[in-house]
Amino acid sequence: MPKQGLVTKPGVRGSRSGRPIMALLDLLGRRWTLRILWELRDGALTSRALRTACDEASPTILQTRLTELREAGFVELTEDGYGLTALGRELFATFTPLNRFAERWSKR
Amino acid sequence: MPKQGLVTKPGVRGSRSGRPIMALLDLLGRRWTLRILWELRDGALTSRALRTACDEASPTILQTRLTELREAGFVELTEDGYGLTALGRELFATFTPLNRFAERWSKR
DNA sequence: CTCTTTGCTACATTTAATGTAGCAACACGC
DNA sequence: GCGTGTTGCTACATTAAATGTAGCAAAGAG
Repeated sequence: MPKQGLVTKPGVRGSRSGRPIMALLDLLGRRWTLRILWELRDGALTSRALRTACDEASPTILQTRLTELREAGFVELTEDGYGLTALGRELFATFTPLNRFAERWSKR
Repeated sequence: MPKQGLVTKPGVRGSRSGRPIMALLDLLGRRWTLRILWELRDGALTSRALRTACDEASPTILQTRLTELREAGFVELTEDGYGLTALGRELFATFTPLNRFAERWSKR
């Protein structure tokens, strides 16, 4: 039984109230999703290179997340490997300040 | 066996390379974490109210996440219920643009 | 044809989340 | 005092997700 809202897009659980932020938070809140977007920030990576960057995460889950991110339009598979789309880079830019915040947070 | 890095703070898996962003992404990447921060944006909620806001997520996992967020210093329990700390509001502010992005994303 | 790398999948094991129930502590009236 | 309700939180069995290891088919290089 699906929780966390009803299905609004293929593979993306979203809010019943039509709040896209819920669908986005759900997608980003899945394990490795944020990390993948983060690791692709400087350019495309092959699936193997991405796996190495993600601390040897299991290929099963990476493949699952990559498929979700591709369906969401954030990631695409090019001849250089997996890379962020224009939309994906836009998304990444919205939480770029997170890096600076993390530095300050770690010093608390 | 813990993956996704070594333990740097209690309950927060982080990067071995001392990159706090990894610890933060790991924490934020756990189910319901982003959602909880989002639901607390307008003020404190009691545990029950938060549960309702989070679409009746199980109290077990909410409690787990709240404990993690409290240890991380983002959430505190006041007499009004659970609320964001100053640090938590700061964190929230860093991904506020996400809301506008989500709106545009849903119209793609 | 061999060797390597790519994207991707199978599958058994382990871990995390869910759903339901309920407890102890505290406040309200009465 | 006694009930009634709410709060924060926990137990525990069931279900879903992630992990770890292995390996396949396709494409390219030599």
